[in-house]
Amino acid sequence: MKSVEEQIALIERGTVDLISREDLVKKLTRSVETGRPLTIKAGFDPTAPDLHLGHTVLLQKLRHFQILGHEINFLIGDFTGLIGDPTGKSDTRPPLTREDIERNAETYKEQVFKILDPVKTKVVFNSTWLGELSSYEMIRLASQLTVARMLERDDFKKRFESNRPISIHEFLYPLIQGYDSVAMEADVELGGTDQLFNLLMGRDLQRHHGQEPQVVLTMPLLEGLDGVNKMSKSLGNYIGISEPADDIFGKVMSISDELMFRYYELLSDLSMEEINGLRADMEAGRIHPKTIKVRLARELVARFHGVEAAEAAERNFEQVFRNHELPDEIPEKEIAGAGEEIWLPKLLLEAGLVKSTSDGRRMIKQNAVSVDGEKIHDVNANVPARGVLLLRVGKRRFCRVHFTG
RNA sequence: GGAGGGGUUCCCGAGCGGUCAAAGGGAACAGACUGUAAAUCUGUCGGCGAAGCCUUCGGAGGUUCGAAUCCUCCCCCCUCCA
Repeated sequence: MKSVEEQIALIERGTVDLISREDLVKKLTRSVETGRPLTIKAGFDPTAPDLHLGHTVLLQKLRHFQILGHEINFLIGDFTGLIGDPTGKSDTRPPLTREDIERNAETYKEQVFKILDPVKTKVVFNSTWLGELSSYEMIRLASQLTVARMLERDDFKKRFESNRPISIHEFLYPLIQGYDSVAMEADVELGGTDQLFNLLMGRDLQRHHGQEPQVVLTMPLLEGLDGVNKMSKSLGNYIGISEPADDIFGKVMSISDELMFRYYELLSDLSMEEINGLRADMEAGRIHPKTIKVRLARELVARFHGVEAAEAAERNFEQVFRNHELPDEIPEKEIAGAGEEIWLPKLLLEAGLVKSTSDGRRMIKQNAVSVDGEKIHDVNANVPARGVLLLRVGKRRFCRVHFTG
């Protein structure tokens, strides 16, 4: 087991809040002395089965704890999912059905184990203990906190002040999340910065129950591809971990140089020393930024699709974008009705490269279309409808059409 | 329950009888420049084999030579009062 100092260094990497460092030192010291790993808790609402890199920031931190030999408890909030977490939502979120939750939980696990070691990860469901809580115990639990304390939370306060509804059950959410920590006897709980309030609740309740309060650790919300907004599905600036290898590679390559180091810090398995080394080399002109970005893209693709896929994606990328060559794999399309000639915009439409003939005309006007490697500039162009044609629109849309019949 | 303000093309948002396929911004796409960087610049951004035609401005009717714009009914959002 590593020394306390070494462990702290890895744990602190990329974090926003660490409450408190002293508590963590105390717990780690004891752990090193007794050889007993810490119980690490991270809770997930089973609402978002499609994970993107933003979600993996937290998973990456869990992985750090795993590497250090601590016990990861991946808590699936099947019970709390029935309530609906109001965090970050201006309106009350509709509760999920039991079936939704079970299906989502399964999808969650599949994706999460691309990062975490399944053997060393304990998956727990909070319905295990919450389902058995009597209403008497529930109310007693609720007596340990005040409304004023609840209203400290920003989104509650805002809604209260603007006279928007807050259901009573929403107050129970942080309470229940805190109780999870009691039930699990968590030493450390991780969450996004938006979870800070709920995480601190765990400390309060643990004290009430005579336990040593958990260390609270929050991770930042990862910036999306635009480098400005949080990565989120609704903004469309995300990299989904289930996306094809080529797409992940391409998207990583499209981020700015500055953002690239942010991604390194929060997502890469490289140590901070290595990352800072790369940055220094780049600033001194010893290494090209692109090389560093390719390294990152390769690492991330390999994580979700394996090393081979990563190499293939890199090859593809270099071919298409640097050398302006064709990718290894080009979608094929059979088009019935071979004849004399076919109007190019129509052909592009049938090949699925444009969304209408108008769109096709536009692309031609913008010098984006080539047939068998030759640029076409005339929107009225006809091409022979025989044999095989290689169509290209823009830099990245390809199709090889075969005429049949 | 009472009073008022809205719903416009992917999003935000102007337009309030013809000059409107509808300003402006964002996103997106293409081109230039590149490292597919980012940034920047330029252009495109409903459909149709097209200098013309067709379908759009919450829904359904109506007024008018002509409606996103005016009227009627309906649906949905929001604000204030109770």
